Amino acid sequence: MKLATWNVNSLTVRLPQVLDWLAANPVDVLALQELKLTDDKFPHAAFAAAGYQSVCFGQKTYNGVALLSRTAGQDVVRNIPGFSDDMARVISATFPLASGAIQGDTPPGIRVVGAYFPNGQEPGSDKFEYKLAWLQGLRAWLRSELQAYPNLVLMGDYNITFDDADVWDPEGMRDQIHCTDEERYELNALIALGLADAHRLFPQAPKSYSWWDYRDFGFKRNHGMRIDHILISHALQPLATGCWIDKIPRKNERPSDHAPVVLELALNHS
DNA sequence: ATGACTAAACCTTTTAGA
Repeated sequence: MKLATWNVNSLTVRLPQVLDWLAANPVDVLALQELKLTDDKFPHAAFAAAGYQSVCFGQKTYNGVALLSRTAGQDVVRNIPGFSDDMARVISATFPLASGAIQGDTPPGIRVVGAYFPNGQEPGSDKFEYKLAWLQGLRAWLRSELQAYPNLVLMGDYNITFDDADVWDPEGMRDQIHCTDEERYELNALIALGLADAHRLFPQAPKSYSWWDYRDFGFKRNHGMRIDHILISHALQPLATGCWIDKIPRKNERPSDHAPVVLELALNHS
């Protein structure tokens, strides 16, 4: 079973690239962020023709998330229960597994949470305060979600780096957005709930990033940051067999500024 | 140089992203 996440920076612009990527990478579940379109404009038919069901949570101009999947997601939830938010940032669903795929799993299936974390713009700004409040809301909800769904994957654009290894210019980015102690505290608090950063469970090339600035030849110079993450619950950790960043789509004409991140699990999708 | 590039909308200029 493979799951992936990709911030596409406008699904309207990137739809052909998403379809091309799925054809070459037929993952079981793909979480998308920054759709930048309303639900009535979501291309369900184009994905269905490619063999994918889709659930979306969009809004005009900004944000917007979706889950594409081979089989229908169950118990779809939009945004963070218990945290009032007028931005479309989170969509969750359960994907069933073949019976007995995980010893004693109750309920059977994997809970997938796809999320577009707030950017925060600048430390100290109102948007930064909103980011911290959102992170606390996410954490409070995830604590109970993990109890209800021991097999859980939280993936998306976190807009936070774990540490200097995730940043091309750690000195230049010190205490800047995506790299502040406050943001990293919240990211580690998610880990402390019982999650692991799938990327670091496996050997990775140094200077592995998931986002590169469009400006100043950021991708060509590998001036990037690792801000797109896949966190997996402890129950899933023994089943993880690989996690990688696919830089190929970043080489496309008119690419998203983010690359997809893929997780492979030794599981059969039902 | 509060810049560079990309996208959307209040669209020839502003806002936001990261």
